Formats: sequence, structure tokens, C-alpha cells
Amino acid sequence: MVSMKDIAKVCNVSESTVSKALKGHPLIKRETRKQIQEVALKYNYQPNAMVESIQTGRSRTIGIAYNNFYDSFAGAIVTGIFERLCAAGYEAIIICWDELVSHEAHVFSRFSRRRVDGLLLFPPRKLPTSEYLRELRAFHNPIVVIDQTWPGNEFSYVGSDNVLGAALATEHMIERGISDIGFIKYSTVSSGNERWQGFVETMQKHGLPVKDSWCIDAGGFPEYGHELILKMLSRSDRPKGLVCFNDYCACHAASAAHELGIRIPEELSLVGFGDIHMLPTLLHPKLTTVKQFPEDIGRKAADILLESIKGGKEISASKNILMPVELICRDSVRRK
Amino acid sequence: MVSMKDIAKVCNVSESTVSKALKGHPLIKRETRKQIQEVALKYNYQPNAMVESIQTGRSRTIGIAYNNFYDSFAGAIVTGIFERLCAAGYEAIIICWDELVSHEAHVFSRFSRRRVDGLLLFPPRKLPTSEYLRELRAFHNPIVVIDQTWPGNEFSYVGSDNVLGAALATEHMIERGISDIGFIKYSTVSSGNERWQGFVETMQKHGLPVKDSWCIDAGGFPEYGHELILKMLSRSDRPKGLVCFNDYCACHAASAAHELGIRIPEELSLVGFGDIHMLPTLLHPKLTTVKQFPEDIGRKAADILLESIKGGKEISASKNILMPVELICRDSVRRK
DNA sequence: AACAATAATTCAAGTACTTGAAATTATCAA
DNA sequence: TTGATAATTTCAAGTACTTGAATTATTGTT
Repeated sequence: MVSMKDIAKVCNVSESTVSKALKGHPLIKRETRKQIQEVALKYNYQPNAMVESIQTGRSRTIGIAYNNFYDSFAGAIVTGIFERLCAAGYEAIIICWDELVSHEAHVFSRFSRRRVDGLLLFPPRKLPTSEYLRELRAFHNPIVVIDQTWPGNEFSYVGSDNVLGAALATEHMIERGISDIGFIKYSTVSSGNERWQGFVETMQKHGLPVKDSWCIDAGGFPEYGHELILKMLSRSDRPKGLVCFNDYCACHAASAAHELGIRIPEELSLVGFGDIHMLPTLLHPKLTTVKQFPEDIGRKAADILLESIKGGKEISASKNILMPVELICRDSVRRK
Repeated sequence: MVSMKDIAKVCNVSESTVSKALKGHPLIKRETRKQIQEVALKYNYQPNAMVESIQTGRSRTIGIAYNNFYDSFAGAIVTGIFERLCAAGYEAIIICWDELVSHEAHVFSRFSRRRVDGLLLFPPRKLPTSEYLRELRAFHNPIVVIDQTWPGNEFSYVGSDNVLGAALATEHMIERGISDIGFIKYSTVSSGNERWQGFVETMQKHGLPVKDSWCIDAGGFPEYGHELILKMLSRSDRPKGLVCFNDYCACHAASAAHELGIRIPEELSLVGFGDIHMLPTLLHPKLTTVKQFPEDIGRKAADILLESIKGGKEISASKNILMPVELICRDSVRRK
């Protein structure tokens, strides 16, 4: 790698002249400046970003604690994050929580060693341990939590308005005259509980009963509770509609219904959640779902983080931002 | 952030003593060493990785030029990459090719400024321009190209054995007595052309005709040529089987067939490619597909890169590695 | 107590830069 | 030719460390 020293040698000047010339400093003679810039270009000189980091105490790098590269919803969030980071001249270092790869405890110290200026946190799917919370609080740079949160979270958080989303989905079914409604829960994540809350509140508002046997918890199952759904749908006393935690759940429900010869939407209506990349339109019938705006979540989270970094930690009060959601009507809910 | 200076001040010793003590240098008195280590722990001291980088000329960081965070196949590759990087004590800086975010030309200089020790390249979906090739060659660190390649690529490459995969898929259909076979191409990427080649060779080997009107190019269409497939399947002269470039294509074909009331697999058999995360088993009937091993591709690519970094560029000859593929028989191909 | 031998610690220089102050060189008038 | 002023350039110190050489402190021996 060419350094300033190399260019200085070639141009027969000192390193500080090179430094100033490349920054367009007006004290350097025009011809000298031009020559140095040409040589730098010729040798494809690139300044060492790490030196600048050491000097300024800012690495212009943020850390992303990531969960799951398979999930295109998280991928969409990251796409939004990158859009903003790039515009701000920041790079990102991604580390996976994945227990197989790196244990929790090491994630923070790895970010600290790389001196990231801030942290975007996709929380791991279990509740944070006290050890992990201690590490988080000891981290001396701004943190923004994304997509999932936990009770008592004191950091800034950006996610979807899950309560509203589930309410919209449930209202939609009720409006179409369906009242025997079940719910596929996912209680191991905060968004799952929020969606469940939205469902229960809406049912109660309309004086409809929430039947335990129609509410299945898919949380933690790798197959999103496929077997449980199958069991529920094969009983004679089964719901006419299912509001699902997300589109994957809805797909599994649809698949179970197909296996049992139950027609969608004539005999069973479905609403998903997420409008996950391509998935709802690949199904037949096309899935009605609550659209989220993951790119916007990513953009917003990055904006907040970058602002906190600029303003210093004291200026930035912790924020709790819920992004809007929208019901997308397709063909999986029975018409009146 | 606490520095060695801070610890030195607290312990009333010089910085070099701190440095040596923290490395467990035997020349430092046991008690001094212990005290320094305790203070470092108490203040949660983390060495600045960038200083080490400057001194050694190794950043212990690699760059990943990424394409598409929505694609869980690429996500699986990255998962494999991260597994190996983490084990080797490396971090990754990810930059997206996405034209909206960062133009091609800047990607390499951004990696250079961060002094990444090597590059894992998911090539952009178009053929490399000569400008881009020049930048690649000017990059003075090892490069490994992943998943897609191009004619005359002189860098190491790791991808799936696409020719074999398409051959397996085609053989499977022929074996089940289907001979009116079409193909959904995707000719804008190298894997697409390789799979096409595997299809054509197998058809010729069995003396079967490759009918132009049954071979659709979905390349470049955001909806994977859904409309074209629909048109083809609505003619009376339509294929009895479709070998598809990937699972997404197959999903669109299935969806088109559903719309037209064509039953799968009785009237139309389908084989996908990729065994993309959850997708084939969410369909009904479940999709027969050619399984790839993306995590292994990622692992292999990372291994080769890390080896090249260790060995220096001259030692590492450029390699061309094709990972095995496997036909997974599910329910979308008609039984004899 | 003086000296050597050993143990423990510090110094100084190097990494790739930046920055304000100091030094050098050029230019012009008297 | 000298001195003053302006125009250029270089020096030196700082960033957060590492490392071998040099220095200082401690211990034991006579």
C-alpha cells in the first residue's frame, strides 16, 4: 500500500507538504500541489482511515449486532440502514449473535476493540440476561435497538406499530363477517406479544370471545408450529379465520389447510404480517397481510444513531419510535 | 474510552509496562502484572484494534461486496463466511453494490481506505465493465469471487456445480417419463447460463428436442417472468415439465399454473433450484428442487481467502471450486 | 559497604498520518 | 546589498500502542 511517505519521496517534499497538498491547503504552491495530487492519483493512493480514527477518536464506523441472515425482513431493514450510513460516509461492521459463531459476551468487546461510534442492535431472540444488560450499559457509545425490544428497555428503539397492525388485521376479518377467529402467537419475541395484544383488544372491543384452543403459540418452533396448526385445523370445532404472527406462520397455516383439503378463503381466512419479500404473492390465493416498512425502520434507526453520534450521548434522549403499518388486502380473506 | 495511558496513570507505571503486563510478558513482576490486569478489567479496557492494524499492516478485517440483503440464499452464504471469519478473529466490513446506495467505482476505494486484508466479492448482476476489472486488478489484496462469475475471470471463484444440478433435475424428469420439458432461463447471471447448459446437454444426450417456445428467459424481470410463463402455459401446446432456474422462478410458475387451473404435478411437473430457506416446503405440493449448500460455499470462500491472506498473494494460485449439489425429491414431479 | 548479578522498569523509535509553530526561501524596495 | 515582508516548506508533537535497548532498582555475596 502506498503511503504519504512514498509520495513525499517521489515528489521530494516532506510528508506534511503532501498531507496539506492533498487536502487542497492554500498555503501550498499551486504547482507543488498539482504535482503531488497527480502522483497520488497515479499510484492510487488511499488515505488510511484507521489513522484518522485514532487521531480524531471517531472511527466513522458503526456496529450492527445481527441475528439472522436468512430473514429477508431483517435484510430489508439492513438495506435501509446502509442507505443512510453510506450517505453519511460511515461503514458498518456486522457481528452475528449466533451462539454457534460468537457468544453474546464477546460481541460487545469485539465492537469496542474496533471502536465503533455507535451500535445498531437486533436483540437476540431471548430476553436479555442481566449480564448482557450490564454489557450494554457499559458500552460508552449510542445504541439504537431495532425491531424487537424488551420490558424496561432504556435505549432508543425503532420498530413497527405491532398493536395497530394486529388490530387492523382483526378488524378486517370482523368487517368481512368472520367472528370465529383464532391467532397464531409467537410469544418469545416482543413483537409477538404486541400483535397478540392488538388481537385481544380488538376482539374484546367487538365483544367476541378469544378461544384458547384456537390460539396457538408457534414461538420457538423451527417449523412455526406446523404440527400444532395441523392438529387444530383437523378438529371439527375449528376457527373460520386465523390472524397470524407473520407471513411465515400464515404460509404454514395455508400449507396445513391444503393438506387437510380445507379451502382458502372459503373455509378458512388468513391474514399474515410483514408482507415479507415476495412471499405473499407467491402463495395461492395471494396472502392478505399487514405490510411493514422495514427499509424505513432501518433508515430511521440509522438516522437516530448518526444524530446521537454527532450530538454526543448526553444530547440524545432515548426515543421510542413506532413506524406505521398498512393492511394489504389480497385474496386470503373471505368476502362477505 | 480508557487507554493504556489511563491505566498507566492509575497504576503509577509507564505505558510500556502496562503493554507488557497485559500481554503476560514474563519480565514484569508478578504483582505488578496482576495489579495492572485487575485495573484493566475494572475499567473494562479494550485494546484499540486500529493501532495494531497500523503497526502490523494487517487490519484483521475483510471486505464483503454484497448484492442483495433480501435474498436468503446469499444470506446463507454470508452465514458460512461469518462462521469462519469469527473463528479466525476477523471482522467483516460489508458494502453494497446497490446503485442507489454506492456506485461501483467507490466500493473499491472504500475498502482500500479501510485497509481490508482481502475481499469476498458477490459480483453485481451485470457483466463487469472494463473500468471495474481495472479496479479489481489494482486492488492489492487477495480476492475471492462468490456464487457468480464471468467469462475470463482470473480470480479465485467458489460456486455451485450448476451444470450438474440442472442435469440432475432434467434427468429426474426424463426418468419419470416426462419428455415435453421446458426451461425457465435466467441468462443475465453466470449460474443461469450454466444451468441452461446442463439442461440442454441432458436433453441432447437423451435425444429430446429443446423447444424454443418452452424456454423462457426470466432474467432481468423483477417478477421472474411471471407474465411470460402465464402466456406460455395458457397455450394448448404447453410443456408437461418445467426445469426452473431457481425456486423463485418455480414459485412463479406454480402460481401461474394455479391461476390457469393446471394441476401440479398431474399436468405440470416442476423442479426448482436452490432449496432456498423454507420456500420449497411452504408450497403445495412441496417443491422438488436441486439443493445447494450455500453455507459451505461461504465457508470455503472464507477459508481460501484467509489462507491467501496468511500466505501472501504470490503463494495462492487462483482456484475454481464447484461445490456439490443434490436433488431433493418432494412432490412437484409426476410419478410414473 | 562495595560490587556484581539479576530483576524490573522505562526510554525511544516506529506505525501513518495532522496541525500549528518555526524555519527557510523567494521577492521587492530602499 | 541589506532588511523587511510574504510565500513556502519543514519540524515537532500528538494519536494509542509495541518492542528491543538502556536504565534503574533490588538482592546477594564478600
